[in-house]
Amino acid sequence: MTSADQPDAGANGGRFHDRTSDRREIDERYDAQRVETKWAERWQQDPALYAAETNSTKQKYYVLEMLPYPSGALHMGHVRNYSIGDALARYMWMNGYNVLHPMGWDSFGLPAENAAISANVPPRQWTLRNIANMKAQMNRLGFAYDWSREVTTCLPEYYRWNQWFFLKLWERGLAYRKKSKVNWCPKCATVLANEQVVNGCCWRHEDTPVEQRELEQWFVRTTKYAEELLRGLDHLEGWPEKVRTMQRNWIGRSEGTLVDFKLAYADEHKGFGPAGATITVFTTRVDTIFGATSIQLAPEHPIVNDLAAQNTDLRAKVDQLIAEQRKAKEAGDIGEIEKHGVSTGRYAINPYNGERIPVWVANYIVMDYGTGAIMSVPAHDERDYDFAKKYKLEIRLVILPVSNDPEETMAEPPLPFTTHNGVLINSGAFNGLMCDEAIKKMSEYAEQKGFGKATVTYRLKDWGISRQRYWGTPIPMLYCEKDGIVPVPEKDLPVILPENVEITLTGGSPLGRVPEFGKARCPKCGGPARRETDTMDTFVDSSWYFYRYTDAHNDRAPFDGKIAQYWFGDRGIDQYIGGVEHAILHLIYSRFWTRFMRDLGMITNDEPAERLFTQGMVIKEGAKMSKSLGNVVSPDEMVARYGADAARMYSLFAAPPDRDLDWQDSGIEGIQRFLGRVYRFVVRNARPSSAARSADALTPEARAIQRKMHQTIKRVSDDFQGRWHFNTCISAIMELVNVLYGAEDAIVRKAIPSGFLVEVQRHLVLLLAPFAPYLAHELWEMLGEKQSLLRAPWPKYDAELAKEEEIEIPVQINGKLRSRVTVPADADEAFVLERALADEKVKAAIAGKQIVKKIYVPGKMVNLVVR
RNA sequence: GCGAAAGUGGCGGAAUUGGCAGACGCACCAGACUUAGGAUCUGGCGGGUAAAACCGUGGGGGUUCGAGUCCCCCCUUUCGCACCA
Repeated sequence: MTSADQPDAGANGGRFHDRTSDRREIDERYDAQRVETKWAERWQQDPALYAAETNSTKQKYYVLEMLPYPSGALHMGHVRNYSIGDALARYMWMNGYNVLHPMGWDSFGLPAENAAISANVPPRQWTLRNIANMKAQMNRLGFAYDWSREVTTCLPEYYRWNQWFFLKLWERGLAYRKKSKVNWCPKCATVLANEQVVNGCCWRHEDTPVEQRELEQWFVRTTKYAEELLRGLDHLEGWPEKVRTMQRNWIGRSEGTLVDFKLAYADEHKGFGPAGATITVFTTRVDTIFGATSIQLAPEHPIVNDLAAQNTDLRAKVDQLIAEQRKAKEAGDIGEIEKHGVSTGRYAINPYNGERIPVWVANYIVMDYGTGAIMSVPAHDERDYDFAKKYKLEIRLVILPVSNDPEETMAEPPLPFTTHNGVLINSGAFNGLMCDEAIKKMSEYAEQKGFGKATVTYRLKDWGISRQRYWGTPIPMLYCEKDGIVPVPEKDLPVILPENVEITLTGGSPLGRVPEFGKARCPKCGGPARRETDTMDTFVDSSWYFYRYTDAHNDRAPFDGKIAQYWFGDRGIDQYIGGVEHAILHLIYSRFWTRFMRDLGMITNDEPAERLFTQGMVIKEGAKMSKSLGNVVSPDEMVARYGADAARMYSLFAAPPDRDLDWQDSGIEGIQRFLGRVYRFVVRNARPSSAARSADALTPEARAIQRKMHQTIKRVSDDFQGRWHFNTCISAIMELVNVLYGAEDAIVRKAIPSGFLVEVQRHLVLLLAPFAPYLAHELWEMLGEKQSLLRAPWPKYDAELAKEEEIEIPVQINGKLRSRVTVPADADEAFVLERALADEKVKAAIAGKQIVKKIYVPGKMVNLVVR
């Protein structure tokens, strides 16, 4: 049971029994609540405690955890995320760095509006209340944030700079307005970016299929940086490979060729409408174009619309295909629907050979990739092959495989034959070329003749940022009847989000129902203008917030470039930590934004963060924590029952931080016990008066502790530098404590010099400080230390002192463990082998056999091979 | 379908470069604490055996004096992408 539930154990300061034995027992019990609230109060009274230094000569270290959405309360995922960052920040402080460790609130977004609808609380009030609550939770958990730099994105002091950036985007042609098909979530009652659509559903409503709507929207030209965003990934060695791969796939670069096919008989049939008579296809395999036996169009292709305009039967069939695609997309299994299509009855001309091939519409062609039109080469593409089989279209072989075996070279391959390792046939002037060479030559040929060119396409699309919602940054644009789209002048920023707005999920943007907001004057002509009533996607807010931390109160610019330069340098945030769920969304937008700001001359780094760490999820009984499953572990409850240190430390101990963590209450009890053990040891052995810390003539018992201590320092330090397996370095500290308990007899008989005992305890506390700051501070004080633990130097590892004097060498016979011999640590091979051969068990095992080979791995093992 | 990660005791996990498999913790068992224990301390704890032998890192092969670790094939789970032309 926790001390919190035992009023007798702490409320009276632990002194209430007369009997000495009992009193000692009670005094040694660690009352986490008492100690933690005491220190939390002290820390609160010193706002400068965790402040980053300005004009520091120290080396900078910027450690950042992704800022939370103020949903109302922290969850265990937050605790884990921030415990990692906090341990790192504290470690870097102790290593003498000028650490920037800020926190803020990603506080625009839909949940605030939902709360307004369901609970009738204004979004601003709801949000600020949640922030206050979560900030209190963070303080109770003891996270070392520099609150003087707190960023709250829903306040005008921040979002005015979103608007400022938007104007800069507009000036540079990186923001534009266009009407297009957009993703619409009916539950959010707003448009979503492509990145916010998951399996055809809304990222916030996983079972709500996204609809397509034709709307006029603001877009940010992220595609301008597509190539750079892709190439930059190659240099992000400090990012998880998984994230880099996901971004590569998302950007989806594909090299190929555009080829124009003209509709045959276009004039006679008057068969072309607004979309023209040219079908441009995109192909990565132009080398197979002599094998193209049909053109396949996406059902939503503009030319299909034209053709269907005169053909009601075709129109009906095409609508059918569109409906199928939509259904499959909503079901999330586009790859699974059966391929089928419908002939348009028209033909197009292959510009390479003048051949007329039929034009079809097929349900496996999507409009939003490439040009929405392909040439179908059944012999050399799996999908085209299936399709051609089904509709009995011609299958024409134009590539023969090449092999090292000359006999095989000219054999007909099984179809479809899709590799590049081949040579062209039936391809006119290009016969005999190898595929890759042919792709190059044939692209050049198309360009010469003016019917095509080599090109690169991307899956990445421009970022649609308009949201038909209230609780977001107003887009600073005006519509004037005379001057058209006019930006709000910089001097008029911010465009303030009005309060007291009626919020509903129907009828378009809530701001559209606020007449005094919508009415404006055109800055050009002074005439009446209408204000944009959509707001920005909240991912705009989080795309640059970490720059604002460096200069959070600047009211003349988003931040001062010189200050940002100090913290970002050329490589960005030193360590960024967050969940992998942002691998695409936030992390691609902020990479874009960083390049945009670089090109504005505000910063010099290309990437926002040099190193990225993605921590695993916190789950319970193998399932994601959720209210519906009733398996949510509340941080407040954990803090109340076990203390903040225990909750934090357990979240680091239970699994390596990059893996999912299965939360077990019994596990955190183990950590609570451990912290109690540490406390008890120091309470029993702290002798603040024993100032002598020189390691004078240590007894063997003391020497053993010293060895273990230095080994522990190494293990903990190495993990901070390298792989961040805090679970193992916490284990190492536990081992050290176990060794100390094992030495209690020696301590009692004074076999451990008291000066050394103090030194050990100091080191133990220092090692614990990044993981359990409350306990560490309490013990630090108990040891009589005056210097702040926060800036106390991290213990130095001494390889000499860590060295074992004797080591145990396993002896294997034919690879099986048979015995062990103890030898001096510096023993040479001959000595170790001699000892091994003299060992009784070894002798018995090799009796009557011949030793064929003796293997000695220095310091590790002996293996004797016998026959 | 493509790509990535993972699979080790009853459980979470350790073994960083091919070198004693199971560190540390949980759970469990036993003992101590002149009473109690949801406190604490000590010890035990992969299977197997009286003790050994022996068997054990998803399965099957291989390389090696030696494989959880390297290679080949297969199975399972999780995640990401997916008619990408």
